[in-house]
Amino acid sequence: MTDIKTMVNPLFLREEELRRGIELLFYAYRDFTAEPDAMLSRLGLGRAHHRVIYFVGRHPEITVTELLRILRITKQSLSRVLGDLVRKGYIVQRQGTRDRRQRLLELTERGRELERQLSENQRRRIARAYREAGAEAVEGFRTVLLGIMDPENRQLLLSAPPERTARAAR
Amino acid sequence: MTDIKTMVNPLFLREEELRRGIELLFYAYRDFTAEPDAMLSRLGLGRAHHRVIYFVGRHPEITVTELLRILRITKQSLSRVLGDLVRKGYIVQRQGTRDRRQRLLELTERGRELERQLSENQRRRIARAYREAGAEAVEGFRTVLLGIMDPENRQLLLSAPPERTARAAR
DNA sequence: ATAATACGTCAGTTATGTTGACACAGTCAC
DNA sequence: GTGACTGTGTCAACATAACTGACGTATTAT
Repeated sequence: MTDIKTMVNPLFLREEELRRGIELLFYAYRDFTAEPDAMLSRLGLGRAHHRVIYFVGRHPEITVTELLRILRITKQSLSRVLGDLVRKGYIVQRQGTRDRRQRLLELTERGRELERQLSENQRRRIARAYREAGAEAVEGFRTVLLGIMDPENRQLLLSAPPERTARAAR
Repeated sequence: MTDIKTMVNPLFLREEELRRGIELLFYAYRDFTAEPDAMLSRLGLGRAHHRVIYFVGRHPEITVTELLRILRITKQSLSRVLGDLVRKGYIVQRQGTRDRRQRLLELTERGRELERQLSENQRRRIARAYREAGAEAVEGFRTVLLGIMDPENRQLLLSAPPERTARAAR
């Protein structure tokens, strides 16, 4: 019988490697969201508001349905958060012209300013990480994260320019 | 005056690049947690339970304080979740020998089985992404995620073997 | 002996999500 | 044009996972 202690076990190494990946994602995400969360709570807002502000800023004229598809929450959940943001003057809605049932969402100047402040820390983090890691590592980072996503969502991020991305999801 | 339309703006490209990073993290995390969440809800558990099960499995004999430091939640929040898991027989606590105030946490056989099931999908995702991306990309992925984390948390993941990691955090 | 730590618990609150039901306006297919 | 479907909003009730603040007990450290 082989001595189990001295045996190199590729399955174990593989498992350890995958677990490190799981943890890395957890810790990075935890630290990535901590600062914006703290800023938001001072304004009486939460992470959910940040997500809406972010994606409306990213996809101007996005519709409610498109936003729901990105966030993967119910319209009732979105409604509360979106209502807060409209009431506080961060977002405006106007009727769609192509389809008048749609409400096209856009940041106000005030909304853009908040978005800038909230994402600044996150952009700084990523910028620092990219700079320290180098271009090749950045490419690997992107490739692996895309690989972790559901396959059907990948194209949207790869090809389409950001303003059209959400729309193309239909 | 320079024609703004034909000018290549490195600041804009940089911003676009960073935003892609932010989104990639959001989408990957969203898809990464979706399946375990669905499994958990069938058992009357939530993502918070998964995190506890995961880290207790990862760091056997972890103490409550150490777990709190990883999760970054209050002990009152942890208490409810941990209580559920103990009551349902997924986790056992015993008194520490070195310090009898401590409660050392460990998965039961049942807990290990649940952990395995929950993380299976996540490990498969990461394994697939790693395989498709290649070793170099994996290295880049890890480097960038470490760079995104708060600097003071990096060592813990780099050097220490997993069972000691949490303990060393003190 | 006193202070600090590890853990637990009670009570109340907030943020963010869920289901289900219903309404209305506008678009599409026939 | 009528009927079906779609986009949006809203009401109500509920679940989960976090929070703050206060207090208690056992144990360890100074």
